[in-house]
Amino acid sequence: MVTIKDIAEAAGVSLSTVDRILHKKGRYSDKTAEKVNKLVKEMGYTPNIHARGLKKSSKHFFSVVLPYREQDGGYWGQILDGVLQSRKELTSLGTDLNIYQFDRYSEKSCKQAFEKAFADSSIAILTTPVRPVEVKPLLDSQKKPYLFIDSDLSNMDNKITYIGQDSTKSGILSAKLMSILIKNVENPEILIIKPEGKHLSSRLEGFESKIREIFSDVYIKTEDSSYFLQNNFEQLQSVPDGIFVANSFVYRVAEILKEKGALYKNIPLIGYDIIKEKEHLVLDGTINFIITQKPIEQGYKGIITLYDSLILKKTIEPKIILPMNIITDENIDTF
Amino acid sequence: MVTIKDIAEAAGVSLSTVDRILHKKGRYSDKTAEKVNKLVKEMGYTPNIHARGLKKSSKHFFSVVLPYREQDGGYWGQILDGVLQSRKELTSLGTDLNIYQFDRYSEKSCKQAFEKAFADSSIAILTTPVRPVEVKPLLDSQKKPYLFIDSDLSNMDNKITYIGQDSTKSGILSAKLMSILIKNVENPEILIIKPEGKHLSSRLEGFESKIREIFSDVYIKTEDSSYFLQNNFEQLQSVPDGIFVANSFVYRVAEILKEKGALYKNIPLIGYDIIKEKEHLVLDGTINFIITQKPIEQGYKGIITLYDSLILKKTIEPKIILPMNIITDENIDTF
DNA sequence: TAAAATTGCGATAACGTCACCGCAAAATTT
DNA sequence: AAATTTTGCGGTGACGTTATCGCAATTTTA
Repeated sequence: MVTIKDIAEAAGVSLSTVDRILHKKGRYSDKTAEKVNKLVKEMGYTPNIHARGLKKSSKHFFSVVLPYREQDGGYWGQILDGVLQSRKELTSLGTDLNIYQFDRYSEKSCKQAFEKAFADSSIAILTTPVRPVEVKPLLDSQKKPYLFIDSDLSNMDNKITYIGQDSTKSGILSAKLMSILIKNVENPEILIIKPEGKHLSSRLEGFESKIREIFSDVYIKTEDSSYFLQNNFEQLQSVPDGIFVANSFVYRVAEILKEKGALYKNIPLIGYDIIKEKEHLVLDGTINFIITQKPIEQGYKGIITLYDSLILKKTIEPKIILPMNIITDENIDTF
Repeated sequence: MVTIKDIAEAAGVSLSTVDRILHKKGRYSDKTAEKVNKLVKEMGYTPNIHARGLKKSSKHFFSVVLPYREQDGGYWGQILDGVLQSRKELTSLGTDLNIYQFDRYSEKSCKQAFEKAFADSSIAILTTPVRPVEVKPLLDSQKKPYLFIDSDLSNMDNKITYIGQDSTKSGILSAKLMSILIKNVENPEILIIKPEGKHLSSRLEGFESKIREIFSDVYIKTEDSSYFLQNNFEQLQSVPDGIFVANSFVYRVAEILKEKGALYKNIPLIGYDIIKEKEHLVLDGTINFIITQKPIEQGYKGIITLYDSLILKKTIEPKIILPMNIITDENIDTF
């Protein structure tokens, strides 16, 4: 390990001089700066993160505003697990989190959570625009920087970055997989099941446009998920050739299909997100493909990125796109 | 942050006493120990990793023994990149790496690399049994612990763990995907292209057994990859319904198929590993699916696991199975 | 009962970084 | 030429942990 002291000795100056030059702070001559910088390169000096970490113990806070753990089939719980994992690493770096959760189906609950995050001592917010209609004006009306995970909104001022999937592409990927599953069907009939809210609309758009591109003769029917919860597919005139569900509601759909017997159970079915307790619906082939974006990784990376951006002052890409994982019966256990 | 100092003040003893009790080292009375331990729990003391890291500067070395970067289509280069990434984090923790590379097609080169790793001051080795026949006795004949990545050998004494895929399962996954691609074909004819060496045999076994399970009427033909390099598919009596290549040789196969025109180009083709420069063969659909195990992650995780095991004395799982990623035209750019 | 050994503890000095203070020498202004 | 400002540096101390040393008080042995 080359230290500042080594550099100082080699350059024939004191520790503090080297330090000032390294941080471009305080007073020093261009001549010594040049000499020191050269030695820094030659000797391969890298700052010792421990010594640095030891110095800083100024307390910084980030706020985390997310839906309740169990909503969307535990999806937010997984994101939170990633967040908590990063918290462990950050506490010893003098940074901690304030976590606020809300009911994603309640405007009031959502607003309250954000108000708390705005008011507290945090310097930035990690959140997700599951309720875009309220979240956008709320965030616009204040000045704390924030980072979106899971889904994105464009044209927002203080947004640090977005971490998650490219939603349109993930819809396209689903369409591609669907096309393989129903390859030889003529005039295929595809049922798209739409989740509540608008934040997943680009998944639907991506899916629909790609599937129309591949099958010019496709017939697409779109239904709200709430509709299916009420009447268990009873109203369907015909058995579709494939079903696409834009979120984890796919597991509920799978259960319903299974109940209705083999004719329905074997319909190609594609959806989103892994839910551990319902893995059997993938393993038994009711769900053919699941697309996932590793929620744990999203939560983890989100907080680390906030730290990199605000504390370490690193430059952050305006979008951080995570891999789209294709899950099927034979690889679900490795995720 | 609760520090040792805080505990010491609360307990009315000195820093050193608390330290001795925490480390169960040196002399102290049971009475003070009890008091201190209680306070440690109550006040939630956790050691500051930076202060700790700063103290220790004992140098440890790990050796890394891997094939040359460019072999197997740059696959080992990617693993090495992961290794180098982890090195950055470890140098400031007082640990460094000795890296030895060898020609995976030369027994002599391989042996020499291992001998160097055995002789140096390292405390453990990260390697891969690409040449199992030589590697097994070599490792058995010495006492340094080692960690396998990429592929595994069983019944080895000083093995810390294996990090990589479950090869059999990855073969099964490929078979599953193949079965979707050729769903409606009667008496399908599948061509399996075998890479050199035996270390991928379980991939082949997994594939073959699963494909036979799904298609009882399948006809499977197995050929060595070297054979194809020589005669570009000329000897094939018929056009197969699907081709499975157990490693990155799939890209070469794709190129040959493309040259031979549409009839061959459209044969369902499944293989392994992402090679950036040849991504277009996936994007244009010549290769339908690629299975990958994120080589960068393997290299990174391998070194970190060595550190966890040997320096931090954590207990390590006997096998660390990484996710099997399914890559196709629509998601290759996100990896 | 004095000498020796043991026990319980405190003081101190690193590890590398970095912020603060302050001293000279040089440059600029009176 | 004296007074003032600016410039270039060096010294020092703190962050929390931990290893080493050494000093008293207590206990054991002579």
